[in-house]
Amino acid sequence: MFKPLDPLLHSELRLAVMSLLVSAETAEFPFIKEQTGATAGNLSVQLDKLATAGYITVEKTFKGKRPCTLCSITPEGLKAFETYVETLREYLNPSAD
Amino acid sequence: MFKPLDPLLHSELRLAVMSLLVSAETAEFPFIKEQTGATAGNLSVQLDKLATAGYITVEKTFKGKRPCTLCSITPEGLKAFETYVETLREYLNPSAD
DNA sequence: ATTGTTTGGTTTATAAAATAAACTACTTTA
DNA sequence: TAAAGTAGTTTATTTTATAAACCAAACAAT
Repeated sequence: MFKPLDPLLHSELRLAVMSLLVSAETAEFPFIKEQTGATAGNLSVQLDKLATAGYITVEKTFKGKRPCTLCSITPEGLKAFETYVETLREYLNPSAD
Repeated sequence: MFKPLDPLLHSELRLAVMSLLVSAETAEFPFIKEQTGATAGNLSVQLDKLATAGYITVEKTFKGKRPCTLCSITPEGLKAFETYVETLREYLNPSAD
């Protein structure tokens, strides 16, 4: 009855990251950190997991002399996000099943 | 920007349980077990957590000679569920914020 | 009547995940 | 050049989820 929820997306911080990236094209590490309220360490770990899964790409560039980490969602990531949302709706909307 | 998600509800199994109870008045342990596909041990633990939080009541009765564990959602549980759903929508629907 | 099997769970142990604390490296400012 | 800020990573700790092992009563068969 209840389809399993993608465990990679069923995490507050990773879901927030994906949510940002869905509507942002690309986003810098500090921006994501600020928007989500996450600590740098936690964010670093969770971005790694999303990148390892192929849901996002993490590109290390420079902005002048300073390092700049750019994140963006991949097509697979977008698909996974949409699937997750669809699956979750069955949990959230118990009347309509 | 992202409001925190109630950690008690942001769990696949506990959310499924709450989803069932929202539309069920009461439900027996074996029914919940079957509907969610959970193991008895896991379900027992998660029901305890929901009960300790006051989100559900767990009543131990008998059905003839056999024990029968009845669960139902409390008003606070229903409110928490609704709040969770509202909060989550902001993560799921990035365009409309 | 005692032996095995099913039902209905709980308790405990293990695996996985989230999170924070500590650390690295480089840059800018005083 | 010393201190402080930026941009992160690595590692350690805590929490959580999950499964495995267990318990007790009831029923079923021998």
